[in-house]
Amino acid sequence: MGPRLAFGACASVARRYRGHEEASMAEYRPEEIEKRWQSYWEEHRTFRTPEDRTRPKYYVLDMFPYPSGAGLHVGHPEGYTATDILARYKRMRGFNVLHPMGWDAFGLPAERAAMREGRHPAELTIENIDNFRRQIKRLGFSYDWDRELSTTDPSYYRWTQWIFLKLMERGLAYQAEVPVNWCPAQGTVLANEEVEDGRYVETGDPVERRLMKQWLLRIPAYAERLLDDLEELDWPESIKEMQRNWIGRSEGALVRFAVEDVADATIEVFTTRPDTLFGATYMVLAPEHVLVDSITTSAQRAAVESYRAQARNKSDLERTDLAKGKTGVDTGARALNPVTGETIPVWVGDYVLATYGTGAIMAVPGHDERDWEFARAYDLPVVEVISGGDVTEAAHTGDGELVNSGFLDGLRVAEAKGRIIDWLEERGLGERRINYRLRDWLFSRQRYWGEPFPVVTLEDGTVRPLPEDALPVELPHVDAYRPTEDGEPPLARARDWVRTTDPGSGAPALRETNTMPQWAGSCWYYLRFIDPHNDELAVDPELERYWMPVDLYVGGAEHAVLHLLYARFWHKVLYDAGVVSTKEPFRKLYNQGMILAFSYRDGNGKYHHPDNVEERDGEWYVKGTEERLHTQIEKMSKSKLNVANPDEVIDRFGADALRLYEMYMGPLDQTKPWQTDGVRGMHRFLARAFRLLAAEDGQRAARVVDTSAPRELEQALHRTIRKVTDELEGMRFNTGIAALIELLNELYRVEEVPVDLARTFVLLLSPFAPHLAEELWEGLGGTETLAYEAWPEVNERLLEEETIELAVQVNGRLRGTIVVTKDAAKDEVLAEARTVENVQAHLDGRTVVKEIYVPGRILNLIVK
RNA sequence: GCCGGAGUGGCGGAAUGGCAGACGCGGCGGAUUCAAAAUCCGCUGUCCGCAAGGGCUUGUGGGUUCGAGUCCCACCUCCGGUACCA
Repeated sequence: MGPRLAFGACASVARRYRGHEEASMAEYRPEEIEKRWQSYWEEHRTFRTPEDRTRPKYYVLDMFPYPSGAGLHVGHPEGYTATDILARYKRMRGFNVLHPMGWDAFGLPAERAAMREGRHPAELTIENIDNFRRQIKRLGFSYDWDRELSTTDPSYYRWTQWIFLKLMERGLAYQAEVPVNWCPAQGTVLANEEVEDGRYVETGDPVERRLMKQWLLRIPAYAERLLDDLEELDWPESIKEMQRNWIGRSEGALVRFAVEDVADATIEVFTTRPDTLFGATYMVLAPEHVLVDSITTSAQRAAVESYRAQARNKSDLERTDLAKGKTGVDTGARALNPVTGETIPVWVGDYVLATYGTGAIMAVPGHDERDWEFARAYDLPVVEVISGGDVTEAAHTGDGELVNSGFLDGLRVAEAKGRIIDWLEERGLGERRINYRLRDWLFSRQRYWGEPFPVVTLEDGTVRPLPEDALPVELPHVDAYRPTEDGEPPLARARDWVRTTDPGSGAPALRETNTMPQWAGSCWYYLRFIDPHNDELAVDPELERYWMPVDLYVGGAEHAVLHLLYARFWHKVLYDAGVVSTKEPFRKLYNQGMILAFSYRDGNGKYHHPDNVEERDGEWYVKGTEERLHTQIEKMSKSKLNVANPDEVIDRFGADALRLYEMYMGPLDQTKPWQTDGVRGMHRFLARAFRLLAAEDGQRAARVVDTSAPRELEQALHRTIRKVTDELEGMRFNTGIAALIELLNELYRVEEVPVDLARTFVLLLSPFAPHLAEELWEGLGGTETLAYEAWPEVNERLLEEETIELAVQVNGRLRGTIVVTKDAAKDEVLAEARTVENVQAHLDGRTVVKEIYVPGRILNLIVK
């Protein structure tokens, strides 16, 4: 909030210049300007990444998009604009900037479209990429298009396969029979996200669990490092926290319970509360637990079997969703509590997850809410072992003194934990254990449109990795993208491709018909951008050492866990393998907020297009009718008729206006609603800048003259340089733009715009609205692109000498303002303040008991 | 339930503990125009007042401070994530 300066603004000046403008009124035509400069940049290869490595580097990366058939929506350019602004700013600051774009193009939508249309997914993918590229280029982003890559390109996925071999070499990839979501109606396997309530979300077809041989990656082997290394990252705390929760480290103990009358049967449980072992009055196994069969008594077998069958047919979601009541069946088996020596019943219950811990628990109903609920339902005994609650009323999960616990009695929970673990370890009944929620990563998909696995299986079942020189294993052509009739993945249709020989021994072998998940390609693309055309290596080590890590990575928060965790995992494996030099790939992460939009719905729930509604007295109506509408802010979607399309916005207002609006809407990381009128405002600002500085003939406006700026104007300029620079560094683009608008408003108030000042303004504007800036720069005498011009420097001395309006308060209430220098002495300020009539009035007849003066901030006089 | 984040004009939003509402949108008035659009100038939180000026105002209630949108405590609402994790 600087002082408002008046540079002799008056109507007569405005009138005089209006006359002049009419004579050579320059009209802002973004479509011409933008086309022209986009061609210029392309022809001159303006944004090619520099080869030299003597300057500091800045690697700024967008999460590359999946090129969907729907094309770009206005959410995409939000993050892309932010990174582009920074890329342009950093170039002007003398950095070598790496700013690439590519395509995460494997994936299900293209495959499904291929099935529907009977075309090859590659063909559809190329079309979609072409469309995305066209749309992205229209926004004038300064990507180095020589480095464009697609995960679907064999020259790219060759190295994805190569990294898989590294994972195998290091024992991190293995095959196992695991349950998958099989949809018989679709004849395909579905991802977990596609299944809800046991049905395929798109068609409602039932989904069942099926055991299939899958590839898995041992990501938990890196759990500790993935957790610890989060500390050093400049990431949003919320994302770090989500990753911590996902990894789910918990400390506790593994405890072994012998089963009565069943030789060799030992039930292992993981517990974070070994201190409550004396209160373990029963046990529960997950329905899938391997011991269920062998320990169930014949009397209970039928009941247990039917319970297990029921559980099997429920999806994970259904099982966990039914939080209302817990169910289970007694197996009839009895286990021995290792510390009390008492026999306790062993139940089966689906509130115990097969996939967490050991798939079995010791139940301590007195001190665990879930166990308490189960015990209550089946009338199982509850024993209090921690005092401080009433276990007949509810589980007491807090701290307290141990009771009914033999040698632990009198201890607090923390001490008791240590003591009991020591006791268990001495007797070989258990041990200290750190458990992770993070599970092995299911890494295969029964799909066509993904990376083939670089392995073959010999007749005896041994799986052999292919040698490096056999890469890439390219996707074969198949006659259809459906699974085979007997449920094999689509690749099984390529019989001749599947039947091959082991390159090592020449023995007959079969290729893998699963493909990798979509996450694979995005796990390392940031490395390939560094050296995208290298045929010998995934990435040249010298280049890698120069460019890594990524200095800034911008994308949506929806990738908070999976993509970002998987990529970190691969990166650490590559680090161990000596392929990369940094422990972490992304130094700074930033999540752009979601862009929502207003939608309009009538009483029947039918949506109306924003072009077809109008506001009257604060209420919304269908245009020209009395039909009242309900408006709300929602995610953009076709069905809600509230999608903003970047192509249309650019057609109407230009790319620079769209870029500006995307940034001006609010803080980058916030969720915010789209309002097309806001784009109009930005267009207006750009047109004003154009009219002020440019003439119709492509030269500068007559009002721009070779003169030096008056002091106050010079100060206003440097204030703006300071502000815009600070806001860019802090990624506060909205307020940076506001500062530019303010400066332009000041310039409209003066008769003459000094040409040097105009040039500086254009440089400040250029990262935000590069097309217009280039056009103006040329008109102001520039002979080539301004992309590598030096960023304006602040003249600090000029700012220090600025005078400001200082607020004068009496008893904390504003009574006037005085104009003083920033660091004016107290005496001077006090004297000046007393001359203000309104201040005087409030001091009159009272005594000043305290004078609070904060230079440059405030003067507060306390009176009695 | 738990973990994040946010509540400020008609709307989007701005404010290192120091003039709340920058900037933009919208609205109102004026200039220009045959007219409209566009453009330019001005006004625009709210209440009282002819005015000068004053009161009130950042989800609610308390507190700290000369001074609180900002810090502390309690609560309410909304958004995002996550959930039988033993």
